[in-house]
Amino acid sequence: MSVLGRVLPSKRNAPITSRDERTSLLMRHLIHVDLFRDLSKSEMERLFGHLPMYTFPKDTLVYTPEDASENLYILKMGAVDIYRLSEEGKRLSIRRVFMASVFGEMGLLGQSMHGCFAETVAPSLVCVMSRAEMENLLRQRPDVGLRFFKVIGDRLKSLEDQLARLAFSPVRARVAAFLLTHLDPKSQEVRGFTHEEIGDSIGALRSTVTQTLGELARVGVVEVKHKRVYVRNFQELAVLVRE
Amino acid sequence: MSVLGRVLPSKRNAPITSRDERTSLLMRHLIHVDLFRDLSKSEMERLFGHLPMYTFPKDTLVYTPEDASENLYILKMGAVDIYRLSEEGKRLSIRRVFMASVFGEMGLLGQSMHGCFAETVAPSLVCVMSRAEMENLLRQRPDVGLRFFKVIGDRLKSLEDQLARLAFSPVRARVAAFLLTHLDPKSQEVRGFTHEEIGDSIGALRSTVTQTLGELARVGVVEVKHKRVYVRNFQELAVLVRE
DNA sequence: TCAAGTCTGTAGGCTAGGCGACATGCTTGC
DNA sequence: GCAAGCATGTCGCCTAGCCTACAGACTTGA
Repeated sequence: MSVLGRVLPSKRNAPITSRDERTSLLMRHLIHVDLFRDLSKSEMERLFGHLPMYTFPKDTLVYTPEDASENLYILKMGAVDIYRLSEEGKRLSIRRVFMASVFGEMGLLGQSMHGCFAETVAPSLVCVMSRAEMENLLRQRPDVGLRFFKVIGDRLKSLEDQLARLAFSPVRARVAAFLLTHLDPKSQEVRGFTHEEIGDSIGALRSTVTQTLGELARVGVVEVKHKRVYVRNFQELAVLVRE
Repeated sequence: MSVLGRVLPSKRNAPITSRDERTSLLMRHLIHVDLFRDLSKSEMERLFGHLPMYTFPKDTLVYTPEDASENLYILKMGAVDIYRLSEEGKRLSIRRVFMASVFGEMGLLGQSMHGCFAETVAPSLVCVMSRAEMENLLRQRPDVGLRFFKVIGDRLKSLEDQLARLAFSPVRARVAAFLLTHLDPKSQEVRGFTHEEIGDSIGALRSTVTQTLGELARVGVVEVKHKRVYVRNFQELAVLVRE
């Protein structure tokens, strides 16, 4: 837990624990964590009431590969990017975690963080559960375990999809897939990602992403704004994915 | 379960169930399945004694993506390749499962087979457990669940490794990594893979793999024989992986 | 032991996309 | 409202590795 809140070079100062903030209001967030759906409100109170909670500013490391922590992190608010760095420092984003979801499950599975960094991409509120506590919960409540299997199953599926696309599909298809999976159904747009971040997450160069988005825009499939992509032709995009 | 034992085009005939073969000898295989380490012999007898068991010849499909089966397959003997096919029919091997291991866990996790084929690469003996049975076991024995988490954790780690290498590393490094992870420590060799299979599993063309192995051989790092690669310089190979 | 089938070696053309470089456009904090 | 700092657009070069194609080597079954 030593690196909790480690600050990135040239970033603002570290977060602070806020144990007193643990009000029913914050508790309410847990209700939306699918993993704990089977638990009653009072059970949650009992299980999570005492857990340490941390607030992190944007662009702060929550854990690093060196971090041997075996924790489960429950993201109550904000967003976190899980990524690896190559030898030469290139980034590969494995996934982005949003509120009411968990991360760091690898620690729980006895895998350490196996090369992954977790970094906030927005101010975040994180609850930390130790491996021992989680194991305990899983022993008492196997139904929570079954939900957990579902969560990890999703990760597996998503990873296999990414792997297959990286192996088979050209950048254009990978960009299309990225847009579809990160599309906000209400606003019909993809927000919060720079071209560089898209590139990091599909294994492509920033300039190539810009180029590709430009092409898609020229064909009328999308409209590109600053840090924002509006999807105009859902159908065609779905076709491009299969390329 | 309808496709169990579906035969590949131009392959030998389908496998047959052999319910009577369920002797203590075959039961003995289960002891080596790490997943069930916590179960006593008598518990295994009770839990698995009645499970259907199938023998498959080489090159036979155990399941396909269309197969909606939600089973856990316990590989008692033989070897199975788990792979996907791209739109154009190119193969990507996700992993190879050997005896005393399980596959098809995605079905259990409620993911269907999400695009994966499972095909024997050697005559195999497979035991099938339904999702309901496995769920039941997990509810009764949370410790088995914890072992299962470990198994799935390994899958996650391996997939992330593969993803990162595919994104960052050139073919040479991926070949090196493949050799190291499939190296038989005793014989110092990698057996049972054609160059094509290696290519399918690292996302490269067969001829490129041959070419690369040739280079490695020229430098004295490996020695290439028919369907067999002897590793001569373990050290150097480990260095090449990090490229 | 031979023949068919599979696996391996090798070579040339070709292109997606990496890489670097620079210019312009947002946007945010002071 | 300005300036610094990101984010985006665009260009040209260049190489890894795809693709095709063919020839030689090994292995296996009849």
